Amino acid sequence: MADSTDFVRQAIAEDVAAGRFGGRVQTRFPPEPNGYLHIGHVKAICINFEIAKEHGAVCNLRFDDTNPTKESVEYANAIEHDIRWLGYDWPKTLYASDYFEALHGFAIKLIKAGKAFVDHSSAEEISRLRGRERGGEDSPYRNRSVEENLALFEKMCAGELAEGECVLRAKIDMRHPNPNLRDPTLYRIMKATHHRTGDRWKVYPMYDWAHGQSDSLEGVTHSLCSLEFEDHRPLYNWFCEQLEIETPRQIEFARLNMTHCLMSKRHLLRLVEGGHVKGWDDPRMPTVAGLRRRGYPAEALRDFVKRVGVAKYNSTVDHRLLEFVVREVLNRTATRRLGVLDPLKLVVTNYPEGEEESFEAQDMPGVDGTGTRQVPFARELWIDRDCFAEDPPKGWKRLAPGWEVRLRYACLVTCTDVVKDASGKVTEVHCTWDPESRGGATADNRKVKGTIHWVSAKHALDAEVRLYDHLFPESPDEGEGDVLERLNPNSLTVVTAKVEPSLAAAEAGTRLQLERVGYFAVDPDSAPGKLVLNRTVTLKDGYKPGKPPAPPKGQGKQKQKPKPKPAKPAAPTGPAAELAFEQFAALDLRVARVKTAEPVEGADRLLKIGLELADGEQRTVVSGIRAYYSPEALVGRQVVYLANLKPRKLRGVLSQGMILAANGPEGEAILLEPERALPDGAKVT
RNA sequence: UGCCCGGUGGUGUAAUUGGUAACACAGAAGUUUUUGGUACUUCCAUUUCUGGUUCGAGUCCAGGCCGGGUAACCA
Repeated sequence: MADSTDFVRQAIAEDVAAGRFGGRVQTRFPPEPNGYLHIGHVKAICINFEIAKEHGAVCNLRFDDTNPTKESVEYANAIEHDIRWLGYDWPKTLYASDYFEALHGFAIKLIKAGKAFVDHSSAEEISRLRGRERGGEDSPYRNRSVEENLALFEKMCAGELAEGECVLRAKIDMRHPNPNLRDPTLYRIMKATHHRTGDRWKVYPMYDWAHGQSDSLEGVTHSLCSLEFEDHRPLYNWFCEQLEIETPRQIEFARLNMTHCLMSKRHLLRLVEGGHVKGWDDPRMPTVAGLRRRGYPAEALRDFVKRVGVAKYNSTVDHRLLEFVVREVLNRTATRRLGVLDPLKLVVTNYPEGEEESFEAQDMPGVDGTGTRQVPFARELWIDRDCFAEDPPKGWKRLAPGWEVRLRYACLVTCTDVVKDASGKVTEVHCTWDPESRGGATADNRKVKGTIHWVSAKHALDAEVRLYDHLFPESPDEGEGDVLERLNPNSLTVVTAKVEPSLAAAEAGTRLQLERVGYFAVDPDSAPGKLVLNRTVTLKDGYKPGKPPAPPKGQGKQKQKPKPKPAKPAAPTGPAAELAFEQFAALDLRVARVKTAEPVEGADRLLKIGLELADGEQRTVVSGIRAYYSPEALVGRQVVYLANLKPRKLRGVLSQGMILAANGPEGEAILLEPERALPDGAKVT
């Protein structure tokens, strides 16, 4: 998997190999500072920064700040912070507004070349004249003289004309099949204060007019963007060509979609403004700020993007892939602690009242050289309510009346009694402990039903724990009406948990695992004496309550198998498969003798087989029959060998042709053998 | 509707550019385990359809079907 790359990387590698752009590579991430970054942006960020890194090249952050009415420094600062948090850095923050002067010069150049004009048509009129499916019509102002256009444009720039009075347009082709080339607008009059250039400009460039030239001016070689800009590429190229500046190569890829997620700025804004979440950094939000607060490590986000890949197909990634990468990072980085979310009192009846001791617990069990801590133990403990069952189902591996379980890191306890309230709800579980089992193991090494987590009632800390669920169903866009009607009303549950005292001084941002429960991050709302945890993600749960523990195997719906495969040739699905009889003549089939056979490293289905055809030369063939034939059973045997195949590499081994085999009734491969006794090297017909 | 772009398992990406459909996630089964976690093993695909070219097609050609983008004085 390491040796295949996506189409963007391939295209760039080809350009480098061809010496295009002088063999240079430079990318950029060009957000508009009008909102917060979300997981979809993370994809674009990683692609641009990682590709640059792979080529030892620069990737700049450049703000596409061409519309002062929508943009602000607050957004810009948040964006910079998020990208740095993701682990990327860049030499200098750039702005499209840095190029306003240059763009102005470019416009004059275009006007002088007769390729731009000032249009006094209204927005509606321009839209109408642009036409729909068929081509449009020329604007009545299209044939103004260069001098008049120049004068008018200077008036626009000087603020002498009113907003909306006119625009500067390129003069391309109103009948062009691509509507983007039907005299696109370059500048509109906007008397707004820009967050960087102040009141210097009364006109602001449109995206198309600013983007390509900005790329070109700062030396970008590959302008990577999302699919919806595909139709803009001809315009991007046209501008650079007309202005006689280097034309960077724009390559488009699909943006990220994820199940249970709404990614558009508009919807995210509605969630915030409608009070459906607590803010842009609400841990349920797919924003970088939200994911960070939730406890998702930056490393996991980067890995996620790597695993998602880059393509042009409009896909939707399963949210569970994100959870997987988060768990993977957290599993090896988050220290373990004990805590219960739904406390149920457990009394160790044979433990002396008022006494206490402590047990050593590992911070990273299974990892040598990591720390330990002491966890206090006493007569009264808290366990999680779902670790006890009065009437345990089959396969239950936790506590139940009469059962013995291990308290993690502590000892073995046996349930002797249950206390209930008037409604029948269990309020206390009584156990006895085995003092010989201190540390969790006994001399007789007896097996117990399972291991559960606990915390000493007297020593436990209260913690506010926020449990999160998806904001939306799997496919929020499917269904009638407003998507907000599909908001999950239970996306946030707050509980008061009991956690071990070592968490008292945990700092905001700390990530930990509550053993057997999940991964958590200390929320910035925490204060001394007030611990607030966000559940980042649950542990993968192998326990399926609904499932019978020992499913009657064999039949059932899972294997709608016994569909007999047609006995078509297996291993070489190519040439020998279903050939007309006479076509056999074209195949160079030979009898060959196996001289050597050995497994191919790193491929558990492949064998590397050395063949001899009596011509003194040895041929090597790689065949996927390892599951059915041992190397020993093959050596010395005659096989049918297809000699006139183009050699190809399999797992790093050059395979010269293939050995013929057929599918057996179970789908296994059966090697074909010459029917009659033939000498090695003989042609099979 | 015009133009543009796509279509490989439940999901996402591969396939040395025409030569065993691979990797990961999810799901299922099992082994190990002081976390029902981790680790490990196994299973899970008529490559959208129909024709064509070819010894050989996921890959090339033609047509169909389906999906997405776009038609701003937004980016």
